[in-house]
Amino acid sequence: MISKRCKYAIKAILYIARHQDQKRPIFSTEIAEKESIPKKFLEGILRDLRNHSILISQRGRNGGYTLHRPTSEINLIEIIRIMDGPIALQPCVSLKYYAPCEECISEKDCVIRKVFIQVRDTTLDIFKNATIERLTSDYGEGNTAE
Amino acid sequence: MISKRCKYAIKAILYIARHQDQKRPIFSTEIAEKESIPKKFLEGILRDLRNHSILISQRGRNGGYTLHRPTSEINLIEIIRIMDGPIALQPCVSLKYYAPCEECISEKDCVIRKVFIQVRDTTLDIFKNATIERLTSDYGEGNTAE
DNA sequence: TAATATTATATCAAGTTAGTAGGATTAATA
DNA sequence: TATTAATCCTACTAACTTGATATAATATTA
Ligand code: FES
Ligand code: FES
Repeated sequence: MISKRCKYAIKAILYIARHQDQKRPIFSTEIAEKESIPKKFLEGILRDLRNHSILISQRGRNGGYTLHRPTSEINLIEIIRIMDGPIALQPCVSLKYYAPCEECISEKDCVIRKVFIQVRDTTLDIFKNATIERLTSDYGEGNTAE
Repeated sequence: MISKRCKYAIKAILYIARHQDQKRPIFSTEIAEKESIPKKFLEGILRDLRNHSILISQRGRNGGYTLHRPTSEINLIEIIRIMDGPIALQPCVSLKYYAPCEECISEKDCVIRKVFIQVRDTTLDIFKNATIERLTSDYGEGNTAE
């Protein structure tokens, strides 16, 4: 399961993306209220996203948050990895957080590893295409034809 | 990530499957030693699998565990669901453990839900084909052609 | 300089995970 | 029938994770 922290992050980024045309930073207070996210909890999340170059923060009076990159260059893979860590279901098949499986003797002979590699690849493929741009464009609504 | 409990379950079932030709129940002690699983911890897992009709247990002196069904009728979906619960990454897209998303107002208008449905479907498809029969048959080794 | 925003650190309750302990129950066999 | 050897059951624990809250410091600007 995706954590609430991660889901809040996605919703916050989507909110900022939808309101970035206003050419001003968005307050954490505004996001917290509109998206029903506990304010202090959200602040930590936004700081984390800034530390990973997803957001830019502006301190002081008229401060707030803006996107660090175009919406087409932020996807769900990156957000999930920042907030929840590995997407893979086994340590040994994680690309960004690899660790050997303690319970398995040999990766080469492991019969279940192949299955988890398949799951990882299809999952990453879907999340890679899920950019903030596509998520906000309503493009996915129904099929293209008909 | 898949829990250790779940991984132990998979390994235990695979072990029983590989040794079931001996026409005798397999002891938990044997599985624990050969697969390096803490014995008492394993006992709880095996009991759980029995309660969910994956294994049959025989009590008393020459007791032990056997598979409740042919290996072709046990797949990773079922095992993971028993041990770890939902496979889906959001409550609202889980088939067996559905719950509404607290953070989302409307499932219909939720832009990220569609993505998680895709992930769920491809993941379930892969795990459904990962039966104990196929995992033990070395069939997945390399490609069929070439 | 006052107001308002982010930043930072510490803390906390509840839940989950991975295991351990100790014994009760059941069944074969000597 | 007593012993042995297996599963079964309940309770407990330490460490970690999750979802938050509290308090105060720092930066910007009107
Ligand atoms: S080596 Fe990672 S699942 Fe076996
Ligand atoms: S309704 Fe479940 S992800 Fe939005």
